[in-house]
Amino acid sequence: MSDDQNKYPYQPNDSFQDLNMVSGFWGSNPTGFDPSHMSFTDCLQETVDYNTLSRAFDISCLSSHVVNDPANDTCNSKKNVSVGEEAGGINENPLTPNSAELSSSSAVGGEEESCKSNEDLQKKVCEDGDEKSKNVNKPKQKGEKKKREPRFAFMTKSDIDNLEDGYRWRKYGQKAVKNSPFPRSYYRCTSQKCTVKKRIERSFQDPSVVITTYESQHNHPSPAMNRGQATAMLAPSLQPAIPSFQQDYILSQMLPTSNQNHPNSVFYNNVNPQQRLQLPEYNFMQNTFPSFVDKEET
DNA sequence: CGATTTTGACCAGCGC
DNA sequence: GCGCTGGTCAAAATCG
Repeated sequence: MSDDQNKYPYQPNDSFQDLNMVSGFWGSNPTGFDPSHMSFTDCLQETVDYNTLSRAFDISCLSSHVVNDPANDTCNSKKNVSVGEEAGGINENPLTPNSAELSSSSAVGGEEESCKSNEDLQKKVCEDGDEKSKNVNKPKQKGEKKKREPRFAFMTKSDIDNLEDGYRWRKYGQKAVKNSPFPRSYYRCTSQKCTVKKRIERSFQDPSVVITTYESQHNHPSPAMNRGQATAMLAPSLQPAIPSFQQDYILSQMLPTSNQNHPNSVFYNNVNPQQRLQLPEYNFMQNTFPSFVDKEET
């Protein structure tokens, strides 16, 4: 990899020609999928594979299990790297259950970035007083590197930068990106105590492609109840755990294919039929994607 | 008038 | 140490 490639993951040589949807991990994952050495086309083929996709959305954690995240230990020694380098593998277990416990630990890791010292903390009126006051009680050890929450990134062909995903976001920053004429926007979930962030940028190589990166997981239901109702009606326990764009995937199986007006239809309608066939069918009765669960249990 | 966006400043991490 | 870059803060502006 060249130096530029290390600094910026999306290179002119990467093929977007056939790209309709790409999803993938920044960081290693249990499936062994590692996009760091792959072209985007390869990523597409790999990530549309359902087992990877389902892990990305934490399908296996739809139950309310509370699991301590072993990555909290392994992550402390990780190198703080750019997105492209992260793909080489940092989190041993980047996808953890959606739970209050996770949320709490997430806040410690995520908010360290904004509360850089005790002095700052005393000066600053933090938005999430409860979460950040915890940081005061748990000052960062000397030499301790800040953790980075598990991330999930995907690309979508869309004219709209900020794709509707059912959650409410507040923009808190925008930065010019090296090697790209398009700025990167930073958003934070507006829900109190929710530490989820997302970044949105356009590919400089193909301006029609929007790159969205989610960090951490929501600890609350999507406020878009009108769109979540169909899912909640059939599988209430899914509501808090599944990103609404995945709900949209579920919804896409319920809705007639002729329904082109669904806000996030771009995610699915832009996937070519062959790739779409690789997507699994959701088992509403069991709240699971059977192929994934079966593979896990065997 | 509260919520949200804009935008320049600031800071941490990293490479040289 | 210095410069570069990504990420965040926070005051001001704008929106509904």
